[in-house]
Amino acid sequence: MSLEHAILVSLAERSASGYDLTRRFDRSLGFFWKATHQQIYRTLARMDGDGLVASTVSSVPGRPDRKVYDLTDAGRQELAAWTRTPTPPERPRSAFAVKVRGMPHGDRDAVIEDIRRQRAHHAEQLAHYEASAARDYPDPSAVAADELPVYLVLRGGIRTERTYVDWCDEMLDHLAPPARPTVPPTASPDQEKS
Amino acid sequence: MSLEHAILVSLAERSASGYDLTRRFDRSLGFFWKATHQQIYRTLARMDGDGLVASTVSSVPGRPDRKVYDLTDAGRQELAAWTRTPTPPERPRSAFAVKVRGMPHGDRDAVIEDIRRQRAHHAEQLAHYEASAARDYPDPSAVAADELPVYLVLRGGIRTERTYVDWCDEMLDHLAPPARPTVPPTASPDQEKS
DNA sequence: ACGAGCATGTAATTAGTTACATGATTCG
DNA sequence: CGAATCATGTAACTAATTACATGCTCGT
Repeated sequence: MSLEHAILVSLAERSASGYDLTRRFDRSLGFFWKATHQQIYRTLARMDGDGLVASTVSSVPGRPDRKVYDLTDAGRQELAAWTRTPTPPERPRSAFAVKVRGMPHGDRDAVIEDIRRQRAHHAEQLAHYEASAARDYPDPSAVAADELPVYLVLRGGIRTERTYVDWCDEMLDHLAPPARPTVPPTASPDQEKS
Repeated sequence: MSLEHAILVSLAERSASGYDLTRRFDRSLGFFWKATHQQIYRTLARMDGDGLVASTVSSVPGRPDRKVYDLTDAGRQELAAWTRTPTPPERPRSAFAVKVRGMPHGDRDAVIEDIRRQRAHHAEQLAHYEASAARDYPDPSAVAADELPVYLVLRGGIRTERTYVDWCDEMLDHLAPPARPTVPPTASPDQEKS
């Protein structure tokens, strides 16, 4: 039930409507926890019922009404209590790794193509994170104490994406070594062990 | 519905009972896709109904009966077709990153403690992967072609775990520098192997 | 005789995804 | 006027988790 805690963290940083949260889960927070708007509205409604959050309707004339949520004291307590519980080990779910392993039983070229696509995706994500870091933290040795957690999580994102890109490159080196497209030396599609 | 495909990959490598699969999902395959036995039995039953797998009961006297599953032709086709579809971008689910970000609104020391725990967990996992690699692939430049995918996925695991450990160290450097005597962060993954 | 491990399942609950649905405002 | 974005939801379905349940065998 961790979406609940992700919402608590986000609301603790700043109050928001369901719509605001949806956009946050598409950006910074969403790099580490994805959620769709349906999930968010439903969970928010339950949390309201449980007294963890409270909403006030903000009616700005000439705009649709917004239900703006805030943490209640119970919500703040729940969040603090959660930080005191050990994080359970994450259960990996990498369809990509499974697919690479399934390569011998499927379409080799298609999987290589998929690795290229995956590499491109993570390279893009990495570039995005690094741009954020350069913009928001030009001097990493002088990050303000209250911004440290956000900075450190961003650092985690950078490290993770870089690792992914490097891994893809390693795989491509093994599976599709830089071949000269014009003149292949020998027409042997099979790899040989040395 | 990717557990289905993980099962197809595993059965393509070697036929197995539900129990066998459960153990595989606790070991090698499970490093990239976790599943409990309930999930596996249920999914296996559905796949049987869909004609992707077929079972034969193996009765060894003096042992409980086993339902041993194999891929059918339809299963092999489905697996091959799956390798031809692009892997959708993975949606991150890192409760740990969310908790780090929630640090300012919770118990700082408890979160630092959690980072240490997380570091220990991933260091252990890393050591395990590196031992496997050293045992099974003593000469990485001479990995047999048919073992390449398994090797490359293991490499991904090693890279991922090392990154995690390094990230934890970076966080601890920022959050609790005096508490740690100088421990080599990355440098030598000393392998105390037999 | 008893506990550990083998082997297979059902049931109930919770979480997540996909599809459907509505209405208002702003910009071109 | 039509498309895009803001803003909020319901309903149906699929997947995942947790708890419960059974019976066999092997070693001590």
